[in-house]
Amino acid sequence: MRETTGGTRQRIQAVALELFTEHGYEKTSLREIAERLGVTKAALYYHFKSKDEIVTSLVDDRLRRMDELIAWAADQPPTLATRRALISRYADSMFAGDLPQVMRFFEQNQTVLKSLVAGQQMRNRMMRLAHELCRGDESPAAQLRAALTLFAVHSSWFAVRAPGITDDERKRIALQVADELLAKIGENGQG
Amino acid sequence: MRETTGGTRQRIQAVALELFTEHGYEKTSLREIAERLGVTKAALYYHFKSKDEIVTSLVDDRLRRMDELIAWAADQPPTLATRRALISRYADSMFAGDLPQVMRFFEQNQTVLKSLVAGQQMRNRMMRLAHELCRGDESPAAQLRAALTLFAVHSSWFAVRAPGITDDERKRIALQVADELLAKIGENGQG
DNA sequence: GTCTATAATGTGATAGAC
DNA sequence: GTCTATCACATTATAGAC
Repeated sequence: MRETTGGTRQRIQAVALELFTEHGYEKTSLREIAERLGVTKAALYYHFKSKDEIVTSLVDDRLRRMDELIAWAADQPPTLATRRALISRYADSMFAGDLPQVMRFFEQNQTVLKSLVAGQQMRNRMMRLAHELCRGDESPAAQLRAALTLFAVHSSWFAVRAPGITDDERKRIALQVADELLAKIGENGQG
Repeated sequence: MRETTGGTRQRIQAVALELFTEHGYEKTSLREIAERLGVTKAALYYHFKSKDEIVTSLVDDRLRRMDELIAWAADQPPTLATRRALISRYADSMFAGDLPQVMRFFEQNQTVLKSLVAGQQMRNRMMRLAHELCRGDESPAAQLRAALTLFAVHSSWFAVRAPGITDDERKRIALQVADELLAKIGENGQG
């Protein structure tokens, strides 16, 4: 619709994401990306005006979804049911398409991504999401539990080593553990 | 004892760790480290024979402590009491000296550190530690809970935003949440 | 133990032909 | 839409003076 390219832009994104995730953003050079695609660096610069614009293009769609999610949550009452629905929706969007890999890339390159606008935006959205997850209980323990809930969804991809496990099972387990953590938010007594 | 230097080696380590953590390993140049110390790059090469040897020197002491911890755990019975003692000891060593910063550096630069021996070793120790934390219950949920337990200790440093909170309080909260997660390991019925 | 100087290489990015 | 050629610069690392 908007490009006459035969998917070259998408192929660049796919290869870049793979290399960024595998070797890190800084360590992956444009030459490496171009070589793997069988094109030249100049070809890359036709589609993206800089290296970090590739990251931006990768993250943009994810950012939109997170914004929708945060806006939705802000409109709900701060109850356990809302928190559970929020993490469930988040998991749904995490386990779709290549977004898990985008999140893995983001999580394992946080320091470097601090200097990129796209990285700062992702960071900001994660913090706001965590904030929504413990709305009504700003105690330190609640904040920690909220953060762990998000991490549970992310890490179910690599922390769980089981032969033949399906994506749906990973998601189910992540949500099970997340629900237990969320249930403790709002119980203001500690200990 | 082994160096006649007036702590230059230590000063290099301190500045390198700070910059690696702040900007990332790849993005931090030796020139930058040398400049901040008021010496030249060549001076760095007198103390460390390469850039990644600085990382090695930073991680070595941490690796030793983790090895001790893993060996200790392997000698204990696989009970809840052992798991709790293990995470408590881990937290103690985490909250001492500049080790928290080393762990933060490690966690936020994982992808890049994969290509460094020191990084692979740290990764290996973390996995073994997680394994010890769920020994006797290798179910996916248990694996996830064990990983989250470690992350609870690490993330209590940045996930909890509270004015004037002390290190001891952070540790206490991390262990409280960790204990709850560990208590669910070994209950083989899954809700 | 720290310096100057420099080698050798790789990087992101641009200009302009086709 | 992709190419060749090249720029300007930063990088790790080394050699050798002091």
